[in-house]
Amino acid sequence: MKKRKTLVDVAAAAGVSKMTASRALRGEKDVSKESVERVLAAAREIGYYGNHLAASLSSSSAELIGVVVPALANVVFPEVMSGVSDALRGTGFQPVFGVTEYDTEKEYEIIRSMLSWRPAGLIITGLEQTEATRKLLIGADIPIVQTMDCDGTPLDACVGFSHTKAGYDIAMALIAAGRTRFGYAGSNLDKDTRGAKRREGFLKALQEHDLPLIGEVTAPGLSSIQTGRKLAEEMLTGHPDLDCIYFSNDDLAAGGICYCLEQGVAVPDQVALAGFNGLDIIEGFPGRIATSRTARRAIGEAAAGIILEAVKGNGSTGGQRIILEPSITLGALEKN
Amino acid sequence: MKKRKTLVDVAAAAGVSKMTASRALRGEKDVSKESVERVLAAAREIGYYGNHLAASLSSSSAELIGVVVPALANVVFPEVMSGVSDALRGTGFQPVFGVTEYDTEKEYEIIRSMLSWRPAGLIITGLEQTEATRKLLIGADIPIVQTMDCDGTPLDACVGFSHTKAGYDIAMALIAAGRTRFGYAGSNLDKDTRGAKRREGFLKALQEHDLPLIGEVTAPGLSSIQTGRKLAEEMLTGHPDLDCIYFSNDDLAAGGICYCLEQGVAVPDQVALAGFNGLDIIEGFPGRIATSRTARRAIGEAAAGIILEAVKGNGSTGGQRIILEPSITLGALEKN
DNA sequence: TTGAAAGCGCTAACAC
DNA sequence: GTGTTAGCGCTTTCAA
Repeated sequence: MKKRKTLVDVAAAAGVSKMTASRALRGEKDVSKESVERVLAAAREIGYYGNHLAASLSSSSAELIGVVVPALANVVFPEVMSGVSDALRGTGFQPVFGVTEYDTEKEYEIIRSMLSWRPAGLIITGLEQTEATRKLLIGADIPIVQTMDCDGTPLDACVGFSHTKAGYDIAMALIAAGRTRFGYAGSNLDKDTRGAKRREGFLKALQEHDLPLIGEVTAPGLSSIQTGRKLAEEMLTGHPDLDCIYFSNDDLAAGGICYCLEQGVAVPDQVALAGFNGLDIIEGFPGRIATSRTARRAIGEAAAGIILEAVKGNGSTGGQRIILEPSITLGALEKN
Repeated sequence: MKKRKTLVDVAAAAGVSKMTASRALRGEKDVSKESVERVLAAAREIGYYGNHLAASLSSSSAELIGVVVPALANVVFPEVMSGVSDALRGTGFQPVFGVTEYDTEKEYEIIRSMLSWRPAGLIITGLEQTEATRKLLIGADIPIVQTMDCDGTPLDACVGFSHTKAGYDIAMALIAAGRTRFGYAGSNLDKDTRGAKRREGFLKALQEHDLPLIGEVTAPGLSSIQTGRKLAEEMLTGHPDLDCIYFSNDDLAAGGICYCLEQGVAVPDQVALAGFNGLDIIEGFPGRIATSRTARRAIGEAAAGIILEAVKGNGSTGGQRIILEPSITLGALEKN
C-alpha cells in the first residue's frame, strides 16, 4: 500500500481512458453503461477514493463550506454546527469548522486559512469583524453568511436576530411579571459583543420604566457554571434586596441556580433568575429560570441553505436576511 | 476583485520570480533578507493568501487533521474537539471535523471523504469500525488515533480508557457505598458501543456480588434530558423499591434528577443516581449524582499530540496507547 | 541565492 | 461515447 491509487490506476484496471474513468466516477451522462460499470467495479476493486485536492484545484472550486464559531464550550455553537451539518448532508458539500475563541485576530487567521482552501462559501458568527477581515471576506468573492446577529449591516447575507431587542424584550417580560429590583451579571463582555448588545437592550427597557439597575457584576473570560455561581454570590451578597438577576447567558444562570439552591434562596419567589439561550439542560430544573430560547439549530440550517442556494444559483445570496427571533419563557415566573 | 491573486502576482509585484516568492512566503532559508521583505510586503499589499489546494497537491500532503466524532449533541465530543484544536494551535495544522451520528455507514463515507483531502492524520472515535472502514484506514497509510475507548485492539494508536472497567468501577463504588437494589437505564445502546460496554462492566460487578439487576429500561435514539426523564419515570414506576439507577450517561441522569426533584423522590437518600462523563452542568445541582468524570479534553489533546509527533517524526505513531482513566465521584453519596 | 522546468491528480474544453 | 490537450497554482528538482 505504498503509492496512493490514482485515476490512472482505475482507468488502467477498467481498460478505458483517464477521462472516461473521471466522468464515470462523477456520474456524468454520456458515458456508456458498460464503461460506468467497469470503472465503478475497478475503483471498488483497487480501493480508489479520489483526491479532492486535485479535483478542486482543477475545477477551481472546492465543495467545502467554512464555518467559523467563537467557541465550542458554549453548547449553542455546536448546535449551530449540527444544523449546518444536517443541511449539508447529501449535498456533496462538507463543512469545515474553525474556532476563534472570541479573538478577532484569531478570527482573521482562521478565515484566511479557510479561504486558502477555496471554500464554496463561508458561515461566520456575528457582524463584528476587523477591517482586515472584512476586506478578506469581500475580496474572496464567495457567498458569506453572518449568523446569530442582525443588529447592524451584514457583509452579505445574515441569519439571526437582534440581541439588543432580545435583551429589551426579556426585560419587558420580567417587568410585566412584576419585577422591579434588577441586577445584571455578565462575563466576557469585552469580547462577546452579542452579550453586550443584550445588556444594552436590557438597560434600555429599565430606563424606559424609570427602573434603576441596582447591581452589576462582571467577570472576564468565557462563561461557565463556576463563574455564574461566583457572580451570583457576589451579587446577592452585595445586594440582597434584588428581585431579579439577568445573566448574560444560561451557563451563568445555571451557576446562579446552583448558588441559590445551596444557600436556600427561593427562586423565583425571592429572586428570579433570567438568562439567555434556552439550554435543554436547564429547563425542568427547580426554580426554573426565565430565558430567551434561541433557534440556533435552525440558524445553522438556514445559513447553510443560503449558501447552497447561492452556489447552485448565480453565486449570489442576494443579501438575504433571515430573522429567527428567540422565544421568551419565564420559567417558574410564568403566570398560569 | 475578480481573479484571485496567485503567487505569480506576488512575484510580479515584488519583482522576483515565482520561486523566490514561494520560498520567502514559506520562510525557507537561503533567501536574501531583501527578497523576503519585498515579497512579504507585496503579498500584504495585494492581499494574497495562498492556495492550500495547490500547495498540498504539489507537496502531496495537506496540513489537515481529520477528526471524526459520533455526535455534537453530547457535550463530550465538542470538548474532545476543543482539545484537538488547542493542541493544534500554532502548528500550522488545521482540524477538519466530521460527525457520524453513530452510523457506521456514515462513518465510512465521512472517512472516505476526509481521506480524499489527503490529511496528515486522522483522529476517530472508538475502536469499532466496519471492515470496509478499517481497510480504508489501513490503506491510507497515515497516522491514525482512535479515541475514547481502549477495550480492544486499536488499528494504530489509541487514547482513552476501558469502558467496561469504567462501568465495573462505578458499580463497585456504588456497592461499597451501600447500594444493593440496582436499575439500569440506557439509550442508543445498539449504536453506542461504548455505552454498551459500560453496561457490561456494570453487570459484571453486580454478578460478582450476587446482586440482581432489578430493573432495566432502554430507549432508542440519542440520549437527552427528555429521554432520561422518561426512563426514570418508567423505572421508578415499575420498580419503586430501587436504591440506585445507573444511567448510560449524564444527559440521561440529568433527566433523572429532574424527574426525582419534581416527584419529590429524595436523591440520593431514597434512590441514588449514577451517570457517566462528569458534565460541568450537573455538578453542584441538588441531589448530586455519582459519575465517572472523563478527561475528554485531555484525550483530544493527547490524540492530536500523537499525530503531530508522528508527522514530524518518521510518520509512525509507534502504536502508542495512552490511558486516561475517568475519576469516579459519588456526588452526594460521598461519605465525608 | 535564484530561476526554469516538470510535475502533483484531476477536470474543462475541445477534438475525434 | 471517448480520448487528447491544456492547464488549475503551487512545490520539487536541478541547473545556473
